[in-house]
Amino acid sequence: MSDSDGAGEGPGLYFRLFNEIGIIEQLSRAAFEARLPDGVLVSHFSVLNHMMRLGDGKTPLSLSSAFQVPKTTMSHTLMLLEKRGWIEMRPNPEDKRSKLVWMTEAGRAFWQQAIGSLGGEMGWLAEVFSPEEAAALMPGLEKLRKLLDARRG
Amino acid sequence: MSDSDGAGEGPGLYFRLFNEIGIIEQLSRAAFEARLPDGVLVSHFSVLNHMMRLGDGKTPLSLSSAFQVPKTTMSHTLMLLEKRGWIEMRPNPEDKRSKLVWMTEAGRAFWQQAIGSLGGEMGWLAEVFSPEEAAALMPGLEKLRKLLDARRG
DNA sequence: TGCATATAGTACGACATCGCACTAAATAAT
DNA sequence: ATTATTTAGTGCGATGTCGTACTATATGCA
Repeated sequence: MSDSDGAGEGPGLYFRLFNEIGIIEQLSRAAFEARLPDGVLVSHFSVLNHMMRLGDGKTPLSLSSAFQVPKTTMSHTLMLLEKRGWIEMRPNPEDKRSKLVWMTEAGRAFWQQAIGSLGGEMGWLAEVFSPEEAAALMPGLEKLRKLLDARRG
Repeated sequence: MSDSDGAGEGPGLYFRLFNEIGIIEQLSRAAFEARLPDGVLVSHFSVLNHMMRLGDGKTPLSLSSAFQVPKTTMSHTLMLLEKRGWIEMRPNPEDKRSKLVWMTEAGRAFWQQAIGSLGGEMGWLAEVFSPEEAAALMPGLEKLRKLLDARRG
């Protein structure tokens, strides 16, 4: 939870930075989820999107690492995705402890439809916040993310 | 939940932007909460911080609006803060439906101690991510936040 | 080979967040 | 003035996230 008031410098600068980031995360998540079918959260879609972009057949643990959430959280998300028939969990032939996550045809179809739906939101945003403005933020955010990630260990 | 992989442009640019923001929120929240006493969440501290900076004696609803969370969420947070003795809820003399939230001496003391503790985290960050870099991100993030906020209605 | 340790995944419980429904009080409409 | 509507706050249930503990398998080491 983050407030949206300003003011302050010095150490307060970093507070405000994380405040802004926190509130943007909150608002963007709500906006995205309003575009997704009922009961489908950004966390669900993000996993599908990850697999569509980088390929499926990964282990749950590698996914939890990619999203930097506890493995129990990823396990829960995958269970929901499997219930909806969007993914399949198959045994990992190389490690009997492990499983591999594969997208189903239904999952791919849902992803495509969701991308279209979310594209509407993106279109609106692009008109008031240009791709150049968005791109300008990326290097700083990536650096910040990598620093926090590295410290986490 | 957001992944941390890169690549892509066009509409994908905005996906990546919100991905980065989502993961930074996740990591920074975890880092902050590691610095707070057990069971104290950033959402709790943020409310105290808000009142210290902008004054107390506000209504729960105005706080929920400032943080843009549902009023039930703010109600829950305030209940916890009151249980810890950091705030007091008094009746609003101007509106018998309403209450006003005041910080206690214990609340102010806790805030001061927490600020010191969080300052340590900030100090580390400032050495690898300069105030100039942080400041450079602010205008874009503020604009993005305001746009999302305005659209929300 | 045999044992200690590390790793993948799950079960379970704690809790924060949120939506919906409800009560009480204020405000608007007639 | 009376009634309808809006607003402030709470109660309650659903669910996502996360920490701890556990099982099964894999790996390191003697």
